[in-house]
Amino acid sequence: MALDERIYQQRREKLAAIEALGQPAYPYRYQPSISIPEILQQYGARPAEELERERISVVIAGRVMAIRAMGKAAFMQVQQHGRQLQIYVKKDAISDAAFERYRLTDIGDLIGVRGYLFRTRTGELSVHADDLTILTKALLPLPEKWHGLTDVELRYRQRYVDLFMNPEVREVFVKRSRVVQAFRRFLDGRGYVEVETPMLQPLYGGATARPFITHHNTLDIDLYLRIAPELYLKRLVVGGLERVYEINRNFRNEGISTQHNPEFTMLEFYQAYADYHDLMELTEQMFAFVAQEVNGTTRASFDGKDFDFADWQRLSMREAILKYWPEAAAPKPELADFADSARVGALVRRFNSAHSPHMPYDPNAPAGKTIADLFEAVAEEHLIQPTILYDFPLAISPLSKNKRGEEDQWVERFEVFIGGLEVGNAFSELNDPEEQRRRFEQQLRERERGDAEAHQMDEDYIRALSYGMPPAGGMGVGIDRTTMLLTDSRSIRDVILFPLLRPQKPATAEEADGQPE
RNA sequence: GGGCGCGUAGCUCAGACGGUAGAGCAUCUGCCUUUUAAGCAGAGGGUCCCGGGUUCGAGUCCCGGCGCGCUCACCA
Repeated sequence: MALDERIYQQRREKLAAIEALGQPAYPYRYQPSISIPEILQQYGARPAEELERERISVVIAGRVMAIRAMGKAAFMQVQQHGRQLQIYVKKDAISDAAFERYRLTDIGDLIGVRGYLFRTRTGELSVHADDLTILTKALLPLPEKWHGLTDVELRYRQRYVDLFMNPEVREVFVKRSRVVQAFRRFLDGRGYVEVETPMLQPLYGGATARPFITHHNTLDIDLYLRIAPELYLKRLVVGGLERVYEINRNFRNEGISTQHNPEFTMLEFYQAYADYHDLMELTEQMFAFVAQEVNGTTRASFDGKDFDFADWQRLSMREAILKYWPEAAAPKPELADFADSARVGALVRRFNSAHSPHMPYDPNAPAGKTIADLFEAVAEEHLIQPTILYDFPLAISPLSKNKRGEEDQWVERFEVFIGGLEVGNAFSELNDPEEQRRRFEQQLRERERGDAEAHQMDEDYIRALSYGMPPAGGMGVGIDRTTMLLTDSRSIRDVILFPLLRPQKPATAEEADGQPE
């Protein structure tokens, strides 16, 4: 018999023994008088004599993480909300039945303990037990007490174990909750209305990505899991919700990496009568606010790199390319070098001749797309300090307004880079329905050219714009990546509770047969 | 998808040259009424990721596959 099966059987037998003592195997409720973190906070500094004098009674509940048994007495570590408190069980101090229940307690069990606070000889704050109840028995053994659960795959697949074995993991997800709360508070305080828009969409849009496809049986239609809520949120702006936001999941059927999970959480918000300059101001305030709310400081460190959420630089895409142009590829480009495909192509060749690895280059791609690629190759990795990177090529921005007063190949769009991660994307929203139609048509031509991620035509969206959308600025913020920055988590999987993993193989070879490989 | 690495007890890990599979924690038994990874004595626990091959003999070598991590590509 395998060990875990044997332990499982042993513990079922203990469960039966508990019932034989007259206690239900799985009690329905328990009423702690105080939480373990509260005890530590309120009494952690109280001296032994004071505790002895006041004899403070508590009722606590939690998971047993360690047992140090000494025959007729024992110490146990009980954990709740990621914090541990020691309890002391002494045969003379509790009923025989309660002592018997202690004897049936295993590491991993959830127990309730009534007792009073005291300090041991070594000064550790502990609960001197008067009574002990097993609330739920753990039928499976816990990971090793010293190293805990470290196998990354097991941690993701069995996050429930990861969470109670690794307090720092718990802390990351508590912070993630505070990140979301902070964004909400920031926007709620400025009069934004939170909404929910469709996840199941007959047309997908609002981003460049390949979608997941699903099917509705009754309507007998294929639907797409949304890649972005953008086009629905702007319909709401048309409808008069002048400040609107959504924090929800997007789904993109693309690669998985330390920065990409197929489902991820995005904040998108739109503000009528604002342009991208207004959003730049808002962005700087918002990230500083969120960092302060979550970590109590705007300073942060990610992957060994320090930066400050309150200290921003603004660079245009073209400036960033000039600024970070490698010496080896001298001379630095001039603004005029971005003017047409031929000159941009020359830049790429100069960069590639001096730099390895080479950036990919498709001479048939629009110049704007190549410029954006050039930016990624030359500058992106240098953007550690919070940076607003503004003015994007029209070719990769089908939903942004043209840059006012400039040549028509640039739009009013910016992205936010922090710690080398792209965490935000914003623009002055295109609200001219006829121009929007031309942009979609251009996208369709890109699609025919082989770009599977190009936008689809969305006639209803154009109709909405035709009723008139006020001038507006809109922005998307990656919640997962923002959480990575604020918790120094290098992989997006460390900030997503259940990241997508390949399902484990069926247990038997029989089941495996007939599964197409 | 490419490259690199990892996969041995419930967990964390050792296993030179190919020669009967190991440790610590956890579990079980005995002792132990203020311990701190409690201690002492003993016991049980294995599909060495899967499938082939080489060999008298494979955890170890070879081939194929699976899973995971890192990285490059793609993307947010």
